[in-house]
Amino acid sequence: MAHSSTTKQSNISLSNCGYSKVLDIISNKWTALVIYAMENGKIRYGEMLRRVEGISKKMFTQTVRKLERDGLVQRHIIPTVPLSVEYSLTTLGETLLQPMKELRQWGRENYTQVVEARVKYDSAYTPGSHEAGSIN
Amino acid sequence: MAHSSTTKQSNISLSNCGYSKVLDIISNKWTALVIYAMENGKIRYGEMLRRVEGISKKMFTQTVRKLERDGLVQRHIIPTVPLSVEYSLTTLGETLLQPMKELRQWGRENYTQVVEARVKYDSAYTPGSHEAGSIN
DNA sequence: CAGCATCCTTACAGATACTG
DNA sequence: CAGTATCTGTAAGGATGCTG
Repeated sequence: MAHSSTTKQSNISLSNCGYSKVLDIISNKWTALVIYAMENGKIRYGEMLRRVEGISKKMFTQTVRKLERDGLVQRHIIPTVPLSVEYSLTTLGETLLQPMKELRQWGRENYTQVVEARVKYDSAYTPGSHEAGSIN
Repeated sequence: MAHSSTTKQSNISLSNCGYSKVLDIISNKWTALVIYAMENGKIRYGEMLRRVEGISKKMFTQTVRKLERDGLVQRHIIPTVPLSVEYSLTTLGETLLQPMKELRQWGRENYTQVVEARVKYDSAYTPGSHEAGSIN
Protein backbone atom coordinates (compact mmCIF):
# COMPACT_ATOMS: atom_id res chain seq x y z
CA MET A 1 0.00 0.00 0.00
CA ALA A 2 1.90 3.03 -1.24
CA HIS A 3 0.76 5.56 1.22
CA SER A 4 2.33 8.93 0.78
CA SER A 5 5.30 10.84 -0.41
CA THR A 6 8.34 10.54 1.77
CA THR A 7 7.21 7.93 4.23
CA LYS A 8 8.68 4.55 3.62
CA GLN A 9 6.61 2.64 6.14
CA SER A 10 3.17 3.37 7.40
CA ASN A 11 2.79 4.64 10.88
CA ILE A 12 1.73 2.46 13.70
CA SER A 13 -1.11 3.61 15.83
CA LEU A 14 -3.17 2.26 18.64
CA SER A 15 -6.26 2.67 16.59
CA ASN A 16 -5.25 0.81 13.46
CA CYS A 17 -3.31 -2.04 14.98
CA GLY A 18 -5.11 -5.35 15.22
CA TYR A 19 -2.83 -6.25 18.02
CA SER A 20 -3.94 -3.36 20.14
CA LYS A 21 -7.51 -4.41 19.68
CA VAL A 22 -6.69 -7.86 20.92
CA LEU A 23 -4.79 -6.43 23.82
CA ASP A 24 -7.83 -4.42 24.68
CA ILE A 25 -9.60 -7.73 25.05
CA ILE A 26 -7.09 -9.95 26.77
CA SER A 27 -4.47 -7.82 28.42
CA ASN A 28 -6.15 -7.44 31.76
CA LYS A 29 -4.55 -9.11 34.66
CA TRP A 30 -7.00 -11.97 35.00
CA THR A 31 -8.50 -12.35 31.56
CA ALA A 32 -6.12 -14.96 30.22
CA LEU A 33 -6.39 -17.05 33.35
CA VAL A 34 -10.15 -16.95 33.23
CA ILE A 35 -10.11 -18.05 29.62
CA TYR A 36 -7.73 -20.88 30.40
CA ALA A 37 -10.00 -22.02 33.19
CA MET A 38 -12.66 -22.55 30.53
CA GLU A 39 -10.53 -24.21 27.92
CA ASN A 40 -11.74 -27.67 28.84
CA GLY A 41 -15.40 -26.80 28.93
CA LYS A 42 -17.98 -25.39 31.26
CA ILE A 43 -17.02 -24.23 34.65
CA ARG A 44 -19.07 -22.81 37.47
CA TYR A 45 -18.62 -19.57 39.31
CA GLY A 46 -17.48 -21.10 42.54
CA GLU A 47 -15.10 -23.50 40.94
CA MET A 48 -13.65 -20.70 38.90
CA LEU A 49 -12.81 -18.79 42.05
CA ARG A 50 -11.00 -21.83 43.35
CA ARG A 51 -9.22 -22.65 40.12
CA VAL A 52 -7.90 -19.22 39.40
CA GLU A 53 -5.69 -18.57 42.34
CA GLY A 54 -6.02 -15.26 44.04
CA ILE A 55 -8.88 -13.89 42.01
CA SER A 56 -11.56 -12.07 43.95
CA LYS A 57 -15.27 -12.26 43.30
CA LYS A 58 -15.26 -8.74 42.10
CA MET A 59 -12.43 -9.21 39.67
CA PHE A 60 -13.82 -12.44 38.33
CA THR A 61 -17.25 -10.98 37.70
CA GLN A 62 -15.77 -7.92 36.11
CA THR A 63 -13.48 -9.95 33.90
CA VAL A 64 -16.04 -12.46 32.77
CA ARG A 65 -18.67 -9.80 32.09
CA LYS A 66 -16.29 -8.03 29.81
CA LEU A 67 -15.59 -11.28 28.00
CA GLU A 68 -19.28 -11.94 27.73
CA ARG A 69 -19.84 -8.50 26.32
CA ASP A 70 -17.11 -9.14 23.77
CA GLY A 71 -18.82 -12.32 22.69
CA LEU A 72 -16.10 -14.65 23.88
CA VAL A 73 -17.88 -16.19 26.82
CA GLN A 74 -21.34 -17.59 27.38
CA ARG A 75 -23.15 -17.38 30.65
CA HIS A 76 -25.60 -20.13 31.41
CA ILE A 77 -27.89 -19.79 34.40
CA ILE A 78 -29.24 -22.92 36.02
CA PRO A 79 -32.27 -22.18 38.19
CA THR A 80 -31.42 -24.37 41.11
CA VAL A 81 -31.86 -23.15 44.65
CA PRO A 82 -29.57 -21.50 45.33
CA LEU A 83 -28.83 -20.82 41.75
CA SER A 84 -25.87 -21.99 39.72
CA VAL A 85 -24.14 -20.31 36.84
CA GLU A 86 -21.93 -22.00 34.30
CA TYR A 87 -19.47 -20.24 32.06
CA SER A 88 -17.98 -21.45 28.82
CA LEU A 89 -16.23 -20.14 25.76
CA THR A 90 -18.22 -19.28 22.69
CA THR A 91 -17.12 -20.43 19.27
CA LEU A 92 -15.44 -17.10 18.81
CA GLY A 93 -13.81 -17.47 22.18
CA GLU A 94 -12.38 -20.81 21.22
CA THR A 95 -10.74 -19.37 18.15
CA LEU A 96 -8.80 -17.09 20.42
CA LEU A 97 -7.48 -20.03 22.37
CA GLN A 98 -5.02 -21.10 19.71
CA PRO A 99 -3.01 -17.88 19.38
CA MET A 100 -3.09 -17.47 23.12
CA LYS A 101 -1.65 -20.91 23.58
CA GLU A 102 1.21 -20.08 21.29
CA LEU A 103 2.01 -17.05 23.34
CA ARG A 104 1.85 -19.15 26.47
CA GLN A 105 4.16 -21.64 24.83
CA TRP A 106 6.59 -18.89 24.06
CA GLY A 107 6.51 -17.97 27.71
CA ARG A 108 7.22 -21.48 28.81
CA GLU A 109 10.10 -21.85 26.44
CA ASN A 110 11.72 -18.48 26.83
CA TYR A 111 10.90 -17.05 30.20
CA THR A 112 14.11 -18.35 31.67
CA GLN A 113 16.07 -16.34 29.17
CA VAL A 114 14.09 -13.27 30.05
CA VAL A 115 14.83 -13.74 33.72
CA GLU A 116 18.50 -14.19 32.97
CA ALA A 117 18.50 -11.05 30.88
CA ARG A 118 16.97 -9.17 33.77
CA VAL A 119 19.56 -10.38 36.22
CA LYS A 120 22.30 -9.41 33.84
CA TYR A 121 20.79 -6.01 33.16
CA ASP A 122 20.26 -5.29 36.82
CA SER A 123 23.74 -6.30 37.82
CA ALA A 124 25.12 -4.09 35.10
CA TYR A 125 23.11 -1.02 36.01
CA THR A 126 22.59 -1.31 39.73
CA PRO A 127 24.49 1.32 41.67
CA GLY A 128 27.19 -0.41 43.65
CA SER A 129 27.86 -3.21 41.22
CA HIS A 130 30.77 -2.05 39.14
CA GLU A 131 30.91 -4.91 36.68
CA ALA A 132 32.61 -7.19 39.13
CA GLY A 133 31.33 -10.70 38.90
CA SER A 134 28.93 -10.32 41.74
CA ILE A 135 25.47 -11.60 41.33
CA ASN A 136 23.16 -10.20 43.87
CA MET B 1 -13.99 -33.19 29.43
CA ALA B 2 -15.48 -35.68 31.75
CA HIS B 3 -14.30 -34.22 34.94
CA SER B 4 -16.98 -33.97 37.53
CA SER B 5 -16.78 -33.76 41.23
CA THR B 6 -13.42 -34.27 42.79
CA THR B 7 -11.31 -34.62 39.70
CA LYS B 8 -8.73 -31.94 40.01
CA GLN B 9 -7.19 -30.10 37.22
CA SER B 10 -4.23 -28.15 38.35
CA ASN B 11 -4.99 -24.69 39.51
CA ILE B 12 -4.20 -21.72 37.41
CA SER B 13 -2.18 -19.03 39.00
CA LEU B 14 -0.48 -15.88 37.95
CA SER B 15 2.80 -17.29 39.07
CA ASN B 16 2.81 -20.58 37.21
CA CYS B 17 1.15 -19.57 33.98
CA GLY B 18 3.46 -19.02 31.05
CA TYR B 19 0.89 -16.76 29.59
CA SER B 20 0.96 -14.42 32.53
CA LYS B 21 4.68 -14.18 32.22
CA VAL B 22 4.35 -13.16 28.62
CA LEU B 23 1.67 -10.68 29.49
CA ASP B 24 3.98 -9.20 32.04
CA ILE B 25 6.30 -8.54 29.13
CA ILE B 26 4.03 -7.36 26.36
CA SER B 27 0.76 -6.23 27.85
CA ASN B 28 1.65 -2.62 28.40
CA LYS B 29 -0.09 -0.07 26.30
CA TRP B 30 2.80 0.70 23.98
CA THR B 31 4.95 -2.39 24.08
CA ALA B 32 3.48 -4.18 21.11
CA LEU B 33 3.57 -1.09 18.94
CA VAL B 34 7.19 -0.47 19.83
CA ILE B 35 8.06 -4.03 18.94
CA TYR B 36 6.24 -3.76 15.64
CA ALA B 37 8.14 -0.59 14.86
CA MET B 38 11.29 -2.68 15.02
CA GLU B 39 10.10 -5.66 13.09
CA ASN B 40 11.85 -4.56 9.91
CA GLY B 41 15.15 -3.77 11.51
CA LYS B 42 16.91 -0.95 13.29
CA ILE B 43 15.09 2.22 14.06
CA ARG B 44 16.23 5.37 15.72
CA TYR B 45 14.75 7.13 18.71
CA GLY B 46 13.40 10.06 16.80
CA GLU B 47 11.91 8.02 14.04
CA MET B 48 10.30 5.75 16.60
CA LEU B 49 8.51 8.71 18.14
CA ARG B 50 7.17 9.60 14.73
CA ARG B 51 6.24 6.08 13.71
CA VAL B 52 4.38 5.13 16.83
CA GLU B 53 1.56 7.59 16.85
CA GLY B 54 0.84 9.34 20.07
CA ILE B 55 3.69 7.92 22.11
CA SER B 56 5.52 10.37 24.32
CA LYS B 57 9.23 10.43 24.88
CA LYS B 58 8.69 9.32 28.42
CA MET B 59 6.53 6.37 27.52
CA PHE B 60 8.81 5.29 24.74
CA THR B 61 11.88 5.36 26.91
CA GLN B 62 10.11 3.55 29.69
CA THR B 63 8.78 0.91 27.33
CA VAL B 64 11.98 0.30 25.46
CA ARG B 65 14.06 0.17 28.63
CA LYS B 66 11.85 -2.53 29.98
CA LEU B 67 12.19 -4.47 26.77
CA GLU B 68 15.93 -4.03 26.88
CA ARG B 69 16.02 -5.29 30.43
CA ASP B 70 14.02 -8.31 29.37
CA GLY B 71 16.55 -9.07 26.65
CA LEU B 72 14.18 -8.47 23.76
CA VAL B 73 15.66 -5.24 22.47
CA GLN B 74 19.17 -4.04 21.81
CA ARG B 75 20.27 -0.48 22.23
CA HIS B 76 23.07 0.71 20.02
CA ILE B 77 24.63 4.07 20.67
CA ILE B 78 26.31 5.89 17.82
CA PRO B 79 28.67 8.59 19.08
CA THR B 80 27.78 11.29 16.63
CA VAL B 81 27.27 14.86 17.72
CA PRO B 82 24.61 15.08 18.78
CA LEU B 83 24.42 11.45 19.49
CA SER B 84 22.19 8.87 17.83
CA VAL B 85 20.68 5.73 19.26
CA GLU B 86 19.39 2.81 17.29
CA TYR B 87 17.08 0.17 18.60
CA SER B 88 16.49 -3.30 17.27
CA LEU B 89 15.10 -6.62 18.34
CA THR B 90 17.42 -9.23 19.74
CA THR B 91 17.26 -12.81 18.54
CA LEU B 92 15.04 -13.56 21.48
CA GLY B 93 12.88 -10.60 20.63
CA GLU B 94 12.42 -11.84 17.11
CA THR B 95 11.12 -15.17 18.33
CA LEU B 96 8.34 -13.29 20.04
CA LEU B 97 7.31 -11.65 16.82
CA GLN B 98 5.68 -14.75 15.40
CA PRO B 99 3.16 -15.47 18.16
CA MET B 100 2.41 -11.79 18.42
CA LYS B 101 1.63 -11.64 14.74
CA GLU B 102 -0.83 -14.46 15.10
CA LEU B 103 -2.61 -12.60 17.81
CA ARG B 104 -2.66 -9.50 15.67
CA GLN B 105 -4.04 -11.58 12.85
CA TRP B 106 -6.79 -12.83 15.11
CA GLY B 107 -7.61 -9.24 15.88
CA ARG B 108 -7.82 -8.31 12.23
CA GLU B 109 -10.04 -11.23 11.41
CA ASN B 110 -12.35 -11.16 14.38
CA TYR B 111 -12.51 -7.71 15.80
CA THR B 112 -15.64 -6.92 13.85
CA GLN B 113 -17.42 -9.78 15.53
CA VAL B 114 -16.31 -8.50 18.88
CA VAL B 115 -17.66 -5.07 18.12
CA GLU B 116 -20.94 -6.56 17.00
CA ALA B 117 -21.16 -8.59 20.16
CA ARG B 118 -20.66 -5.44 22.17
CA VAL B 119 -23.39 -3.59 20.38
CA LYS B 120 -25.73 -6.48 20.90
CA TYR B 121 -24.82 -6.82 24.55
CA ASP B 122 -25.21 -3.14 25.20
CA SER B 123 -28.55 -2.88 23.49
CA ALA B 124 -29.76 -5.85 25.49
CA TYR B 125 -28.63 -4.52 28.84
CA THR B 126 -28.93 -0.80 28.47
CA PRO B 127 -31.75 0.63 30.56
CA GLY B 128 -34.48 1.86 28.26
CA SER B 129 -34.02 -0.65 25.49
CA HIS B 130 -36.54 -3.37 25.93
CA GLU B 131 -36.01 -6.30 23.66
CA ALA B 132 -38.77 -5.09 21.41
CA GLY B 133 -37.09 -6.31 18.29
CA SER B 134 -34.73 -3.69 17.11
CA ILE B 135 -31.33 -5.15 16.45
CA ASN B 136 -30.74 -8.60 15.12
C1' DC C 1 -24.39 -19.68 45.59
C1' DA C 2 -23.57 -15.90 42.70
C1' DG C 3 -23.29 -11.66 42.53
C1' DC C 4 -23.32 -5.99 43.13
C1' DA C 5 -21.95 -1.56 45.73
C1' DT C 6 -18.56 1.04 48.09
C1' DC C 7 -14.20 2.67 49.60
C1' DC C 8 -9.36 3.00 49.08
C1' DT C 9 -4.69 2.37 47.45
C1' DT C 10 -1.57 2.12 43.81
C1' DA C 11 0.08 1.73 39.11
C1' DC C 12 -0.31 3.68 34.58
C1' DA C 13 0.08 7.31 31.66
C1' DG C 14 0.02 12.31 29.83
C1' DA C 15 2.00 17.03 30.04
C1' DT C 16 5.62 19.88 30.82
C1' DA C 17 10.18 21.38 31.74
C1' DC C 18 15.08 20.66 31.95
C1' DT C 19 19.92 18.39 30.55
C1' DG C 20 24.36 16.13 28.32
C1' DC D 1 19.23 14.34 19.38
C1' DA D 2 18.15 11.51 23.07
C1' DG D 3 16.98 11.41 26.94
C1' DT D 4 15.63 12.48 32.61
C1' DA D 5 12.67 14.62 36.30
C1' DT D 6 8.48 16.03 38.35
C1' DC D 7 3.77 16.84 38.80
C1' DT D 8 -0.85 15.25 38.34
C1' DG D 9 -5.21 13.00 36.74
C1' DT D 10 -7.27 8.58 35.83
C1' DA D 11 -8.22 3.84 35.86
C1' DA D 12 -7.14 -0.74 37.51
C1' DG D 13 -7.25 -3.64 41.14
C1' DG D 14 -7.96 -5.18 46.10
C1' DA D 15 -10.78 -5.40 50.59
C1' DT D 16 -14.99 -5.56 52.61
C1' DG D 17 -19.90 -5.71 53.33
C1' DC D 18 -24.66 -6.51 51.65
C1' DT D 19 -28.38 -9.07 48.81
C1' DG D 20 -31.74 -12.19 45.95
